[in-house]
Amino acid sequence: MLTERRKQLLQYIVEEYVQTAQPVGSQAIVKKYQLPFSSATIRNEMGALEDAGFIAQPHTSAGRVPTDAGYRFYVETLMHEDRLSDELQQTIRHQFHQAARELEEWARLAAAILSARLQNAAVVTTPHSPEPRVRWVELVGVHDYLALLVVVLQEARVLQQTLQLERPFTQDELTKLARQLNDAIAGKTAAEIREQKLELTAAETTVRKATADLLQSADELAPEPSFMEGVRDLLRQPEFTQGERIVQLLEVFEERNLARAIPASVEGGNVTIVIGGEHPIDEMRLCSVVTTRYGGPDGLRGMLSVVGPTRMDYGRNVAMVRYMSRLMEELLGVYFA
Amino acid sequence: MLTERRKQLLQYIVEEYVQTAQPVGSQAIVKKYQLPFSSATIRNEMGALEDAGFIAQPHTSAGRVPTDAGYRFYVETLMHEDRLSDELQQTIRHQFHQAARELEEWARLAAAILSARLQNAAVVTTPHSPEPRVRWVELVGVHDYLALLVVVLQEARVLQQTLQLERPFTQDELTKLARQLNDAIAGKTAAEIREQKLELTAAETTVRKATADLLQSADELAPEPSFMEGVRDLLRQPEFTQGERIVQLLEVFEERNLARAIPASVEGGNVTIVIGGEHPIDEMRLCSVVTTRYGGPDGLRGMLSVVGPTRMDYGRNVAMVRYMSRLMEELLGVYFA
DNA sequence: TGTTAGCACTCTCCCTATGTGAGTGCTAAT
DNA sequence: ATTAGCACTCACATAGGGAGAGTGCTAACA
Repeated sequence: MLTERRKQLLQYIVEEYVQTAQPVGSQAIVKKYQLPFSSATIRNEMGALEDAGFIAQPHTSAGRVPTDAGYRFYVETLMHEDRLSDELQQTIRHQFHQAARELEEWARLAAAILSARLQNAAVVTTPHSPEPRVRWVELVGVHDYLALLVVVLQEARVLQQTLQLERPFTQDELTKLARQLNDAIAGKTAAEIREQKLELTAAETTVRKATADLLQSADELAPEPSFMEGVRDLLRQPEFTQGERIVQLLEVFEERNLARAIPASVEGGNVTIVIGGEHPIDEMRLCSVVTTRYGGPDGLRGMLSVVGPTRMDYGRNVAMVRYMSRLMEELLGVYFA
Repeated sequence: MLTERRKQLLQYIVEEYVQTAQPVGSQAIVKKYQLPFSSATIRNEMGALEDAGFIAQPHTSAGRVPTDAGYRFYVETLMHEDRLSDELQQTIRHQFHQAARELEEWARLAAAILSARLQNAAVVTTPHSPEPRVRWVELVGVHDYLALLVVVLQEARVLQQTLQLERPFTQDELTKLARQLNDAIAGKTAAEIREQKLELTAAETTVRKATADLLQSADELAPEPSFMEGVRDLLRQPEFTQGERIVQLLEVFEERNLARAIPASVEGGNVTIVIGGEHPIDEMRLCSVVTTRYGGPDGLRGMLSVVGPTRMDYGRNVAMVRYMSRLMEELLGVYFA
């Protein structure tokens, strides 16, 4: 266990390094924080912290830099979460009230605000259910042998897929077909639709199967809309300016591999932090991710996430992410009144 | 007008520089292409090309590099467009036939193929009409005061918007409302809907207006789905490795400012090339864009575009873009049979 | 025992020479 | 018109030499 003084020192080092992006030396600490010890004492203490694995030197005769373990200890025990000023809260609320009353719009706005305020990349997904239920089905003919299957989910999300028909259908036939189907599968999940044993025509069966497939693959093939903002802010950080690193990182973002980089199971209200090497993906070695889920009625869940260098202002990021998630939940409550 | 030899020389310089990314010197040219002249002669000729503004030296005592004007002259008169091997054509066709029969899927695939084959960034939009017509309207209740307006366009595209209601509506009422509206506005454009002078209830008017707005804003607020691939390939090019440049360029891509970077008016079948400083945006100074539009029935138009450094293989890119656009048109013809 | 002053040591960073090589422009001869 | 020859320029790589920041260690001190 660390002595009180060493904890204090670690906190100083983390916060100083977060601010300056420069390795921090013993003298600098003493001067800046007016410590009643000499730099030599601090050096001894630093040595202990280094032995404990919380800080490291980029090279001999350089100051100390927090390790991933150091950041981890910091966020677990040392960090104090910021409090958002009332003005800021008001400003953000205002931005949402000015936006269109759309789930996607809100998610996009949330990503934009997070990224702009924190100078880091942000990813936000619209809320969606793990087991979506059909609200409404419609069939619209494109031409004789091709129809568009439109499925509205209860969560106010619209899926679409084109459907190859076995014989020409008129729009009237399609509408009738959709109406019948609607009666049968409204309110059901993919699994429930599959289980149904009904007497159906060939066409009905085809559409029913397509609907179930579409429902199931909704989250795999065409993932919920997600909005990513401020990747450039992230790449502007000094730790990435070195040529190849920036491209590697971009690869993660472009492939939307972020899913793999963001922890899947975060429980309501909690904010999860993954730091540098803790990521399963090597490309994220230099990044930390702050994530939380937000929820609405009917098991609707969305995600808010901030991606920055490990040298990020954790207190600020956590506070902001937490506030935005509360706000989104609130808005969602109003939306689905 | 340039002499035949100077043209030849310019061609060599462009092609050599495209390959090596190094300024090309007089000796190198003579050796590589076994010219029956000495390097001194070439130097004289290079001097002439430089005076004409087609090539430049990064600094005295370096080889020559093509200027934007040099590339322009090259693509106008010197370039010979590649021919895609039959195998390659087959492979690509095969990839499309394996993909789902969806417009969006095709666009995504086209972007992926372009970017992978050309090692440059690619942007592809799904085909859409400049004046979309309503095919089908549906209203689905989310809760008492909120409904989802779903508009299917004739081009098999689905738009959605939530609608604030003035009083609670049952789903039956909404369905009836949608049916009436359908009869009135099916097949119409935004302008045509606005012109209609009908006797309508308040609710009908609200929905009609919302539909018209949605139709009109479809291309402004929520632009047609577009797929961007391979930004990382672009950023890997040696000309962008220098720190700040990469971020600047990324800014263009992230803001989707590409619209401004890509020429609006390209006529069918033609391939347009915009080179470096010809772009209206300064951040694109080091990039060239090869664009073509492809079209389907009913005035449907989509776009295919490749973005690379000015030092790109124009012959290859043009050939590839042209082939893909022909292929997309062909597929579209089948789709809308 | 914890703290501190002092000191030698280590490295990075920046500046300056200095040489090398690729490439040029010019001139005079062919 | 072409070319050999030559002086010149400039980026780049290499090495040397402070300067400065920071360290670890030792010995003295409260």
